[in-house]
Amino acid sequence: MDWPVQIVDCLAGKLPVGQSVTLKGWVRTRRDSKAGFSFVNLHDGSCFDGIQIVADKSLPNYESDILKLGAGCSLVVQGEIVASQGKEQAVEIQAAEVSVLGWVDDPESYPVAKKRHTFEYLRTVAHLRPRTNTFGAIARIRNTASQAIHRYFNERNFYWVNTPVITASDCEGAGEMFRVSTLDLLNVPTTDQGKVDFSQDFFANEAFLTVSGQLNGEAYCTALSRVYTFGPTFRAENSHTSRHLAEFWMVEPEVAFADLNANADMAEEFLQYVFKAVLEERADDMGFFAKHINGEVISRLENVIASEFVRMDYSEAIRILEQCGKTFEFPVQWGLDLQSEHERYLAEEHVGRPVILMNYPREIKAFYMRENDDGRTCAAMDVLAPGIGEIIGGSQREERLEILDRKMAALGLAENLWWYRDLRRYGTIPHAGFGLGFERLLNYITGMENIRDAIPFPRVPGSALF
RNA sequence: UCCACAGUAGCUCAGUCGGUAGAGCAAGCGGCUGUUAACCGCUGGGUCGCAGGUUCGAGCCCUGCCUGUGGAGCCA
Repeated sequence: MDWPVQIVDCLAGKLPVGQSVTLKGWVRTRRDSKAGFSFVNLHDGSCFDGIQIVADKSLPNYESDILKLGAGCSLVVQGEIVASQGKEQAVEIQAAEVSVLGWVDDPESYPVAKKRHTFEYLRTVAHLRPRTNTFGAIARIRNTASQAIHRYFNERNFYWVNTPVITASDCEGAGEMFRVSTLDLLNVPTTDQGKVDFSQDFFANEAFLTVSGQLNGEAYCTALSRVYTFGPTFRAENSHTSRHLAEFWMVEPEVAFADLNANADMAEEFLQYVFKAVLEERADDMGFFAKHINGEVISRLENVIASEFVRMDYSEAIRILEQCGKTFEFPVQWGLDLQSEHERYLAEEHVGRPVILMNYPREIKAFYMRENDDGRTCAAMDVLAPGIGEIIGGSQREERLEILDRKMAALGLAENLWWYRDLRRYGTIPHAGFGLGFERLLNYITGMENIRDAIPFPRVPGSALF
Protein backbone atom coordinates (compact mmCIF):
# COMPACT_ATOMS: atom_id res chain seq x y z
CA MET A 1 0.00 0.00 0.00
CA ASP A 2 1.08 3.54 -0.74
CA TRP A 3 0.63 5.38 2.53
CA PRO A 4 -0.10 9.10 2.33
CA VAL A 5 2.59 11.53 3.45
CA GLN A 6 2.50 12.69 7.06
CA ILE A 7 3.94 15.69 8.83
CA VAL A 8 6.80 13.63 10.25
CA ASP A 9 7.96 12.87 6.70
CA CYS A 10 8.08 16.59 5.85
CA LEU A 11 9.85 17.67 9.04
CA ALA A 12 12.37 14.83 9.03
CA GLY A 13 13.68 16.07 5.70
CA LYS A 14 12.69 12.90 3.85
CA LEU A 15 10.98 15.00 1.20
CA PRO A 16 12.81 17.70 -0.74
CA VAL A 17 11.92 21.36 -0.82
CA GLY A 18 9.73 21.91 -3.85
CA GLN A 19 7.86 18.64 -3.40
CA SER A 20 4.09 18.88 -3.61
CA VAL A 21 2.28 17.12 -0.75
CA THR A 22 -1.19 16.62 0.67
CA LEU A 23 -1.38 16.69 4.48
CA LYS A 24 -4.29 15.98 6.78
CA GLY A 25 -4.54 16.93 10.43
CA TRP A 26 -5.91 19.23 13.09
CA VAL A 27 -5.35 22.95 13.62
CA ARG A 28 -3.59 24.04 16.82
CA THR A 29 -3.31 27.77 16.22
CA ARG A 30 -3.87 30.38 13.54
CA ARG A 31 -2.14 33.75 13.22
CA ASP A 32 -3.11 36.28 10.56
CA SER A 33 -0.97 38.83 8.83
CA LYS A 34 -2.65 41.79 7.26
CA ALA A 35 0.02 41.55 4.59
CA GLY A 36 -2.46 39.08 3.22
CA PHE A 37 -1.90 35.60 4.57
CA SER A 38 -2.33 33.39 7.61
CA PHE A 39 -0.13 30.93 9.47
CA VAL A 40 -1.88 27.74 10.49
CA ASN A 41 -0.11 25.30 12.77
CA LEU A 42 -1.22 21.81 11.73
CA HIS A 43 -0.63 18.60 13.76
CA ASP A 44 -1.32 15.02 12.77
CA GLY A 45 0.27 13.29 15.77
CA SER A 46 2.93 11.59 13.67
CA CYS A 47 5.60 13.45 15.66
CA PHE A 48 5.80 16.04 18.39
CA ASP A 49 5.87 19.08 16.15
CA GLY A 50 3.20 20.34 13.85
CA ILE A 51 3.94 21.95 10.52
CA GLN A 52 3.32 25.58 9.59
CA ILE A 53 0.88 26.10 6.76
CA VAL A 54 1.09 29.44 4.98
CA ALA A 55 -2.29 30.26 3.47
CA ASP A 56 -2.44 33.23 1.13
CA LYS A 57 -5.50 35.46 0.74
CA SER A 58 -5.57 34.53 -2.93
CA LEU A 59 -7.02 31.17 -1.88
CA PRO A 60 -10.70 31.16 -2.90
CA ASN A 61 -11.91 30.24 0.59
CA TYR A 62 -9.52 32.54 2.48
CA GLU A 63 -12.23 34.84 3.83
CA SER A 64 -14.91 32.20 4.24
CA ASP A 65 -12.82 29.41 5.82
CA ILE A 66 -9.19 30.21 6.65
CA LEU A 67 -9.94 33.31 8.71
CA LYS A 68 -12.35 31.26 10.82
CA LEU A 69 -10.02 28.36 11.64
CA GLY A 70 -9.34 27.67 15.29
CA ALA A 71 -7.95 24.96 17.53
CA GLY A 72 -9.38 21.54 16.73
CA CYS A 73 -10.57 22.09 13.14
CA SER A 74 -9.62 19.26 10.79
CA LEU A 75 -8.09 20.06 7.41
CA VAL A 76 -6.81 18.71 4.14
CA VAL A 77 -3.96 20.86 2.85
CA GLN A 78 -2.42 20.49 -0.57
CA GLY A 79 0.70 22.53 -1.16
CA GLU A 80 4.42 22.73 -1.68
CA ILE A 81 7.21 22.18 0.83
CA VAL A 82 9.19 25.42 0.97
CA ALA A 83 12.06 26.71 3.10
CA SER A 84 10.66 28.76 5.96
CA GLN A 85 11.49 32.41 6.46
CA GLY A 86 10.66 32.03 10.14
CA LYS A 87 13.11 30.96 12.82
CA GLU A 88 11.12 28.21 14.52
CA GLN A 89 11.04 25.76 11.63
CA ALA A 90 13.18 24.79 8.65
CA VAL A 91 10.34 24.09 6.27
CA GLU A 92 6.68 24.93 5.91
CA ILE A 93 3.87 24.33 3.46
CA GLN A 94 2.82 26.97 0.98
CA ALA A 95 -0.82 26.00 0.59
CA ALA A 96 -2.36 25.72 -2.85
CA GLU A 97 -5.62 24.35 -1.55
CA VAL A 98 -7.10 24.11 1.94
CA SER A 99 -10.36 22.35 2.65
CA VAL A 100 -12.03 22.03 6.02
CA LEU A 101 -13.15 18.53 6.95
CA GLY A 102 -14.68 19.46 10.31
CA TRP A 103 -15.33 22.68 12.20
CA VAL A 104 -15.29 23.04 15.97
CA ASP A 105 -18.73 23.42 17.42
CA ASP A 106 -18.69 26.39 19.88
CA PRO A 107 -14.96 27.27 20.07
CA GLU A 108 -15.29 28.91 23.48
CA SER A 109 -16.21 25.64 25.16
CA TYR A 110 -13.85 23.43 23.13
CA PRO A 111 -12.33 21.49 26.04
CA VAL A 112 -8.74 21.64 24.82
CA ALA A 113 -8.66 25.24 23.63
CA LYS A 114 -5.34 26.94 22.97
CA LYS A 115 -4.26 27.59 26.56
CA ARG A 116 -2.58 25.83 29.46
CA HIS A 117 -4.62 23.13 31.13
CA THR A 118 -3.99 21.24 34.33
CA PHE A 119 -3.52 17.48 34.09
CA GLU A 120 -6.31 17.10 36.60
CA TYR A 121 -8.70 18.87 34.27
CA LEU A 122 -7.49 16.98 31.21
CA ARG A 123 -8.36 13.70 32.95
CA THR A 124 -11.98 14.80 32.78
CA VAL A 125 -11.63 15.04 29.00
CA ALA A 126 -9.50 11.96 28.45
CA HIS A 127 -10.99 11.45 24.99
CA LEU A 128 -9.56 14.81 23.86
CA ARG A 129 -6.35 15.05 25.85
CA PRO A 130 -4.26 13.13 23.26
CA ARG A 131 -4.61 16.32 21.19
CA THR A 132 -2.37 18.17 23.64
CA ASN A 133 1.42 18.25 23.44
CA THR A 134 1.87 16.36 26.69
CA PHE A 135 -0.51 13.50 26.04
CA GLY A 136 0.47 13.13 22.42
CA ALA A 137 4.06 12.77 23.61
CA ILE A 138 3.11 10.23 26.28
CA ALA A 139 1.20 8.16 23.74
CA ARG A 140 4.17 8.04 21.36
CA ILE A 141 6.62 7.23 24.15
CA ARG A 142 4.32 4.55 25.47
CA ASN A 143 4.33 2.95 22.04
CA THR A 144 8.11 3.23 21.67
CA ALA A 145 8.69 1.68 25.08
CA SER A 146 6.25 -1.15 24.26
CA GLN A 147 8.00 -1.88 20.98
CA ALA A 148 11.40 -1.79 22.70
CA ILE A 149 10.21 -4.25 25.33
CA HIS A 150 9.06 -6.72 22.71
CA ARG A 151 12.29 -6.21 20.77
CA TYR A 152 14.47 -6.74 23.85
CA PHE A 153 12.87 -10.08 24.55
CA ASN A 154 12.58 -11.14 20.94
CA GLU A 155 16.30 -10.56 20.37
CA ARG A 156 17.03 -12.92 23.30
CA ASN A 157 14.84 -15.84 22.21
CA PHE A 158 12.00 -15.05 24.57
CA TYR A 159 8.48 -15.97 23.52
CA TRP A 160 5.56 -13.68 24.30
CA VAL A 161 2.88 -15.71 26.06
CA ASN A 162 -0.69 -14.42 26.18
CA THR A 163 -1.80 -15.44 29.65
CA PRO A 164 -5.52 -15.37 30.50
CA VAL A 165 -7.29 -12.24 31.65
CA ILE A 166 -9.92 -14.31 33.42
CA THR A 167 -8.59 -16.67 36.08
CA ALA A 168 -10.26 -19.21 38.29
CA SER A 169 -7.90 -18.86 41.19
CA ASP A 170 -6.35 -16.12 43.25
CA CYS A 171 -2.78 -16.30 41.97
CA GLU A 172 -0.86 -15.02 44.91
CA GLY A 173 -3.39 -14.85 47.70
CA ALA A 174 -2.67 -11.14 47.68
CA GLY A 175 -4.75 -8.18 46.60
CA GLU A 176 -8.45 -7.72 46.09
CA MET A 177 -9.71 -9.14 42.80
CA PHE A 178 -12.53 -8.14 40.46
CA ARG A 179 -15.15 -10.83 40.27
CA VAL A 180 -16.26 -12.07 36.84
CA SER A 181 -19.78 -13.46 36.91
CA THR A 182 -22.92 -13.72 34.84
CA LEU A 183 -25.12 -14.56 37.81
CA ASP A 184 -28.25 -12.43 38.19
CA LEU A 185 -27.37 -10.01 40.97
CA LEU A 186 -31.02 -9.74 41.97
CA ASN A 187 -31.49 -13.49 42.16
CA VAL A 188 -28.27 -15.18 43.22
CA PRO A 189 -28.47 -19.00 43.48
CA THR A 190 -27.41 -20.40 46.85
CA THR A 191 -26.24 -23.75 48.17
CA ASP A 192 -27.73 -25.74 51.05
CA GLN A 193 -25.26 -23.95 53.33
CA GLY A 194 -26.64 -20.58 52.23
CA LYS A 195 -23.57 -19.63 50.25
CA VAL A 196 -23.48 -18.42 46.67
CA ASP A 197 -23.69 -21.40 44.33
CA PHE A 198 -20.95 -20.67 41.84
CA SER A 199 -21.45 -24.03 40.15
CA GLN A 200 -24.30 -22.28 38.33
CA ASP A 201 -22.07 -19.41 37.23
CA PHE A 202 -20.66 -19.10 33.71
CA PHE A 203 -17.42 -20.92 34.48
CA ALA A 204 -19.06 -23.29 36.99
CA ASN A 205 -16.71 -21.81 39.55
CA GLU A 206 -15.62 -18.53 40.99
CA ALA A 207 -13.76 -16.42 38.44
CA PHE A 208 -11.80 -13.17 38.59
CA LEU A 209 -9.79 -10.76 36.50
CA THR A 210 -6.12 -11.65 36.72
CA VAL A 211 -3.79 -9.89 39.13
CA SER A 212 -0.71 -11.38 37.47
CA GLY A 213 0.16 -13.71 34.63
CA GLN A 214 3.18 -15.04 36.46
CA LEU A 215 1.99 -18.51 37.43
CA ASN A 216 0.74 -19.19 33.90
CA GLY A 217 3.96 -17.72 32.61
CA GLU A 218 5.91 -20.22 34.69
CA ALA A 219 4.04 -23.05 33.00
CA TYR A 220 5.26 -21.90 29.60
CA CYS A 221 8.70 -21.13 30.97
CA THR A 222 9.08 -24.78 31.93
CA ALA A 223 8.63 -25.71 28.28
CA LEU A 224 9.91 -22.80 26.18
CA SER A 225 12.72 -21.73 28.57
CA ARG A 226 12.37 -17.99 28.04
CA VAL A 227 8.95 -16.36 28.02
CA TYR A 228 7.32 -13.11 28.98
CA THR A 229 3.86 -11.70 29.40
CA PHE A 230 2.87 -8.14 28.54
CA GLY A 231 -0.75 -7.28 29.06
CA PRO A 232 -3.37 -5.74 31.32
CA THR A 233 -3.79 -6.77 34.95
CA PHE A 234 -6.38 -5.76 37.50
CA ARG A 235 -6.45 -4.92 41.19
CA ALA A 236 -9.64 -4.08 43.05
CA GLU A 237 -7.69 -2.42 45.87
CA ASN A 238 -9.26 0.81 47.05
CA SER A 239 -5.97 2.61 46.55
CA HIS A 240 -6.16 6.33 46.08
CA THR A 241 -2.64 7.43 45.23
CA SER A 242 -0.74 8.77 42.25
CA ARG A 243 0.95 5.36 41.81
CA HIS A 244 -2.01 2.97 41.60
CA LEU A 245 -4.48 2.00 38.90
CA ALA A 246 -7.25 -0.57 38.99
CA GLU A 247 -6.25 -1.62 35.47
CA PHE A 248 -2.60 -1.44 34.51
CA TRP A 249 -0.16 -3.14 32.19
CA MET A 250 2.51 -5.46 33.45
CA VAL A 251 5.61 -7.02 31.89
CA GLU A 252 6.61 -10.37 33.40
CA PRO A 253 9.60 -12.27 32.03
CA GLU A 254 10.24 -15.78 33.31
CA VAL A 255 13.58 -17.45 32.63
CA ALA A 256 14.40 -21.13 33.01
CA PHE A 257 17.73 -22.12 34.56
CA ALA A 258 18.22 -18.63 36.00
CA ASP A 259 18.92 -17.63 39.59
CA LEU A 260 18.36 -14.38 41.49
CA ASN A 261 21.59 -12.79 40.32
CA ALA A 262 20.77 -13.51 36.69
CA ASN A 263 17.32 -12.05 37.36
CA ALA A 264 18.84 -8.83 38.72
CA ASP A 265 21.20 -8.64 35.76
CA MET A 266 18.26 -9.01 33.39
CA ALA A 267 16.25 -6.31 35.18
CA GLU A 268 19.16 -3.91 34.82
CA GLU A 269 19.90 -4.73 31.18
CA PHE A 270 16.21 -4.59 30.35
CA LEU A 271 15.65 -1.13 31.81
CA GLN A 272 18.78 0.22 30.16
CA TYR A 273 17.68 -1.18 26.81
CA VAL A 274 14.24 0.41 27.00
CA PHE A 275 15.58 3.78 28.19
CA LYS A 276 18.13 3.83 25.39
CA ALA A 277 15.47 3.11 22.78
CA VAL A 278 13.24 5.90 24.08
CA LEU A 279 16.06 8.45 24.09
CA GLU A 280 17.13 7.49 20.58
CA GLU A 281 13.73 7.12 18.96
CA ARG A 282 11.71 9.84 20.71
CA ALA A 283 14.16 12.67 21.18
CA ASP A 284 11.46 15.17 20.18
CA ASP A 285 9.00 14.09 22.86
CA MET A 286 11.70 13.65 25.52
CA GLY A 287 12.90 17.17 24.78
CA PHE A 288 9.43 18.42 25.60
CA PHE A 289 9.33 16.58 28.93
CA ALA A 290 12.78 17.85 29.84
CA LYS A 291 11.75 21.41 29.04
CA HIS A 292 8.28 21.54 30.51
CA ILE A 293 7.74 18.68 32.95
CA ASN A 294 11.00 17.79 34.67
CA GLY A 295 14.43 19.11 33.68
CA GLU A 296 16.11 15.92 34.86
CA VAL A 297 14.32 13.31 32.78
CA ILE A 298 16.94 12.96 30.07
CA SER A 299 20.02 13.15 32.28
CA ARG A 300 18.69 10.65 34.76
CA LEU A 301 17.90 8.13 32.01
CA GLU A 302 21.39 8.67 30.62
CA ASN A 303 22.81 8.02 34.08
CA VAL A 304 20.84 4.81 34.44
CA ILE A 305 22.09 3.65 31.05
CA ALA A 306 25.70 4.51 31.84
CA SER A 307 26.04 3.20 35.38
CA GLU A 308 25.57 -0.12 37.12
CA PHE A 309 22.60 -0.48 39.40
CA VAL A 310 23.47 -0.70 43.05
CA ARG A 311 22.75 -4.15 44.48
CA MET A 312 22.05 -4.35 48.16
CA ASP A 313 20.89 -7.07 50.52
CA TYR A 314 17.79 -6.38 52.54
CA SER A 315 19.85 -6.88 55.70
CA GLU A 316 22.31 -4.24 54.59
CA ALA A 317 19.47 -1.85 53.77
CA ILE A 318 18.15 -2.30 57.30
CA ARG A 319 21.59 -1.49 58.70
CA ILE A 320 21.81 1.64 56.55
CA LEU A 321 18.36 2.79 57.60
CA GLU A 322 19.09 2.14 61.27
CA GLN A 323 22.34 4.07 61.16
CA CYS A 324 21.38 6.98 58.87
CA GLY A 325 20.23 9.10 61.77
CA LYS A 326 16.97 9.97 60.09
CA THR A 327 13.70 9.63 61.98
CA PHE A 328 11.10 7.57 60.18
CA GLU A 329 7.41 7.42 60.89
CA PHE A 330 7.46 3.62 60.72
CA PRO A 331 9.95 1.41 62.56
CA VAL A 332 13.02 -0.05 60.89
CA GLN A 333 13.72 -3.55 62.09
CA TRP A 334 14.96 -6.75 60.51
CA GLY A 335 11.89 -8.80 59.60
CA LEU A 336 9.59 -5.88 58.88
CA ASP A 337 8.76 -4.84 55.35
CA LEU A 338 10.19 -1.58 54.09
CA GLN A 339 7.75 1.34 53.99
CA SER A 340 7.50 3.91 51.21
CA GLU A 341 9.57 6.37 53.25
CA HIS A 342 12.35 3.79 53.67
CA GLU A 343 12.43 2.92 49.98
CA ARG A 344 12.47 6.58 49.10
CA TYR A 345 15.40 7.27 51.40
CA LEU A 346 17.41 4.41 49.94
CA ALA A 347 16.76 5.21 46.28
CA GLU A 348 16.65 9.00 46.43
CA GLU A 349 19.01 10.02 49.23
CA HIS A 350 21.39 7.16 49.96
CA VAL A 351 22.00 5.91 46.42
CA GLY A 352 20.54 8.57 44.13
CA ARG A 353 19.69 6.13 41.32
CA PRO A 354 17.98 2.79 40.90
CA VAL A 355 18.85 0.25 43.55
CA ILE A 356 18.13 -3.49 43.60
CA LEU A 357 17.26 -4.80 47.05
CA MET A 358 17.69 -8.55 47.40
CA ASN A 359 17.13 -11.42 49.82
CA TYR A 360 14.19 -10.30 51.91
CA PRO A 361 12.91 -12.10 55.02
CA ARG A 362 10.87 -15.02 53.72
CA GLU A 363 7.93 -14.27 56.00
CA ILE A 364 7.09 -11.01 54.24
CA LYS A 365 7.29 -12.36 50.68
CA ALA A 366 5.12 -14.55 48.46
CA PHE A 367 4.92 -18.33 48.78
CA TYR A 368 6.51 -19.06 45.41
CA MET A 369 9.77 -17.27 46.19
CA ARG A 370 12.73 -19.57 46.75
CA GLU A 371 13.96 -20.04 50.30
CA ASN A 372 17.62 -19.29 50.87
CA ASP A 373 19.95 -21.64 52.71
CA ASP A 374 20.14 -19.33 55.74
CA GLY A 375 16.62 -20.45 56.64
CA ARG A 376 15.31 -16.95 57.13
CA THR A 377 15.47 -15.12 53.80
CA CYS A 378 14.20 -15.81 50.31
CA ALA A 379 15.53 -15.01 46.84
CA ALA A 380 13.37 -11.95 46.27
CA MET A 381 14.33 -8.64 44.74
CA ASP A 382 12.81 -5.21 44.28
CA VAL A 383 14.12 -2.53 41.96
CA LEU A 384 13.52 0.87 43.49
CA ALA A 385 13.61 3.97 41.33
CA PRO A 386 13.99 7.49 42.73
CA GLY A 387 10.69 9.33 42.64
CA ILE A 388 8.65 6.26 41.80
CA GLY A 389 9.46 3.65 44.40
CA GLU A 390 9.13 0.01 43.52
CA ILE A 391 9.19 -0.34 39.75
CA ILE A 392 10.11 -4.02 39.52
CA GLY A 393 9.46 -6.90 41.89
CA GLY A 394 10.84 -10.35 41.23
CA SER A 395 12.34 -13.50 42.59
CA GLN A 396 13.91 -16.84 41.96
CA ARG A 397 11.04 -19.30 42.21
CA GLU A 398 10.86 -22.22 44.61
CA GLU A 399 11.56 -25.27 42.47
CA ARG A 400 11.69 -27.85 45.31
CA LEU A 401 8.35 -29.63 45.61
CA GLU A 402 8.56 -30.39 49.36
CA ILE A 403 9.17 -26.78 50.29
CA LEU A 404 6.52 -25.47 47.89
CA ASP A 405 4.01 -27.99 49.26
CA ARG A 406 4.67 -26.85 52.79
CA LYS A 407 4.06 -23.21 51.94
CA MET A 408 1.03 -23.80 49.74
CA ALA A 409 -0.55 -25.96 52.41
CA ALA A 410 -0.12 -23.22 54.97
CA LEU A 411 -2.00 -20.82 52.70
CA GLY A 412 -4.63 -23.35 51.58
CA LEU A 413 -3.60 -23.01 47.96
CA ALA A 414 -2.85 -26.66 47.26
CA GLU A 415 -6.25 -27.51 45.86
CA ASN A 416 -6.65 -24.74 43.29
CA LEU A 417 -3.01 -24.62 42.29
CA TRP A 418 -2.53 -28.37 41.69
CA TRP A 419 -1.38 -27.56 38.19
CA TYR A 420 1.29 -25.16 39.47
CA ARG A 421 2.54 -27.95 41.72
CA ASP A 422 2.78 -30.23 38.67
CA LEU A 423 5.47 -27.95 37.26
CA ARG A 424 7.70 -29.16 40.14
CA ARG A 425 6.60 -32.77 39.87
CA TYR A 426 7.55 -33.15 36.23
CA GLY A 427 11.11 -32.10 35.46
CA THR A 428 11.47 -29.20 37.87
CA ILE A 429 14.11 -26.55 37.15
CA PRO A 430 15.51 -23.48 38.82
CA HIS A 431 13.91 -20.41 37.29
CA ALA A 432 13.37 -16.75 38.01
CA GLY A 433 11.43 -13.75 36.78
CA PHE A 434 10.06 -10.36 37.64
CA GLY A 435 7.07 -8.12 37.18
CA LEU A 436 7.29 -4.54 35.97
CA GLY A 437 4.51 -1.99 36.19
CA PHE A 438 4.49 -0.44 32.74
CA GLU A 439 2.81 2.83 33.73
CA ARG A 440 5.26 3.35 36.57
CA LEU A 441 8.05 2.88 34.07
CA LEU A 442 6.46 5.52 31.83
CA ASN A 443 6.21 7.96 34.73
CA TYR A 444 9.89 7.45 35.43
CA ILE A 445 10.75 7.99 31.76
CA THR A 446 8.62 11.09 31.22
CA GLY A 447 8.75 12.70 34.66
CA MET A 448 4.96 12.72 34.82
CA GLU A 449 3.93 12.39 38.44
CA ASN A 450 0.49 10.83 38.28
CA ILE A 451 0.04 7.29 36.96
CA ARG A 452 -3.39 8.26 35.62
CA ASP A 453 -1.58 10.31 33.02
CA ALA A 454 0.56 7.37 31.82
CA ILE A 455 -2.35 5.28 30.51
CA PRO A 456 -4.82 6.49 27.87
CA PHE A 457 -8.00 5.87 29.85
CA PRO A 458 -7.28 5.38 33.56
CA ARG A 459 -9.44 3.16 35.75
CA VAL A 460 -9.38 4.05 39.44
CA PRO A 461 -11.76 3.49 42.35
CA GLY A 462 -14.96 5.37 41.64
CA SER A 463 -14.20 6.07 38.00
CA ALA A 464 -14.20 4.05 34.78
CA LEU A 465 -15.17 6.81 32.36
CA PHE A 466 -14.72 6.79 28.59
C1' U B 1 -10.31 1.95 54.53
C1' C B 2 -7.82 6.17 57.26
C1' C B 3 -5.76 11.40 57.30
C1' A B 4 -5.37 16.31 54.96
C1' C B 5 -6.75 19.94 51.34
C1' A B 6 -10.04 21.71 47.57
C1' G B 7 -14.89 22.65 44.62
C1' U B 8 -16.76 30.44 42.16
C1' A B 9 -17.08 32.15 34.06
C1' G B 10 -15.01 27.18 28.86
C1' C B 11 -9.99 26.77 31.94
C1' U B 12 -6.73 28.70 36.24
C1' C B 13 -7.81 31.39 40.37
C1' A B 14 -9.09 36.01 43.72
C1' G B 15 -13.28 37.37 46.56
C1' U B 16 -11.42 41.63 52.96
C1' C B 17 -15.84 42.25 58.52
C1' G B 18 -21.66 38.11 56.20
C1' G B 19 -24.27 43.29 52.47
C1' U B 20 -26.68 39.91 45.49
C1' A B 21 -19.41 38.61 41.49
C1' G B 22 -13.72 40.01 39.89
C1' A B 23 -8.94 39.09 37.20
C1' G B 24 -5.84 36.31 33.80
C1' C B 25 -6.11 32.86 29.92
C1' A B 26 -9.46 31.01 26.24
C1' A B 27 -13.56 32.69 22.89
C1' G B 28 -15.93 36.67 19.48
C1' C B 29 -15.02 41.42 16.98
C1' G B 30 -11.44 45.25 15.51
C1' G B 31 -6.18 46.95 15.01
C1' C B 32 -0.91 45.75 14.08
C1' U B 33 2.69 42.36 12.48
C1' G B 34 6.81 36.57 8.11
C1' U B 35 3.97 35.28 12.61
C1' U B 36 5.16 31.14 16.00
C1' A B 37 3.50 31.07 24.50
C1' A B 38 2.50 36.70 19.26
C1' C B 39 1.07 41.77 20.63
C1' C B 40 -2.79 46.09 21.55
C1' G B 41 -8.10 47.50 22.21
C1' C B 42 -13.27 46.30 22.86
C1' U B 43 -17.26 42.69 23.89
C1' G B 44 -20.03 38.55 25.54
C1' G B 45 -19.73 34.92 29.30
C1' G B 46 -22.00 32.97 36.54
C1' U B 47 -27.76 27.55 39.43
C1' C B 48 -20.59 30.33 43.66
C1' G B 49 -20.58 21.24 43.85
C1' C B 50 -25.61 19.37 46.04
C1' A B 51 -29.26 19.47 50.15
C1' G B 52 -30.58 21.52 54.60
C1' G B 53 -29.72 25.20 58.68
C1' U B 54 -28.40 30.11 61.20
C1' U B 55 -29.35 35.29 59.72
C1' C B 56 -33.05 41.09 57.87
C1' G B 57 -29.27 39.28 54.41
C1' A B 58 -24.73 33.61 52.95
C1' G B 59 -19.67 32.56 47.75
C1' C B 60 -18.24 33.55 53.03
C1' C B 61 -20.82 30.75 59.21
C1' C B 62 -22.97 25.49 60.79
C1' U B 63 -24.57 20.17 59.48
C1' G B 64 -24.84 16.23 56.03
C1' C B 65 -23.72 14.35 51.29
C1' C B 66 -21.15 14.17 46.46
C1' U B 67 -16.79 14.87 43.52
C1' G B 68 -11.60 15.81 42.88
C1' U B 69 -6.43 16.07 44.55
C1' G B 70 -2.32 14.74 47.84
C1' G B 71 -0.57 11.22 51.45
C1' A B 72 -0.84 6.43 54.33
C1' G B 73 -1.89 1.28 54.11
C1' C B 74 -1.56 -2.42 50.03
C1' C B 75 1.18 -3.10 45.92
C1' A B 76 3.31 -2.91 40.24
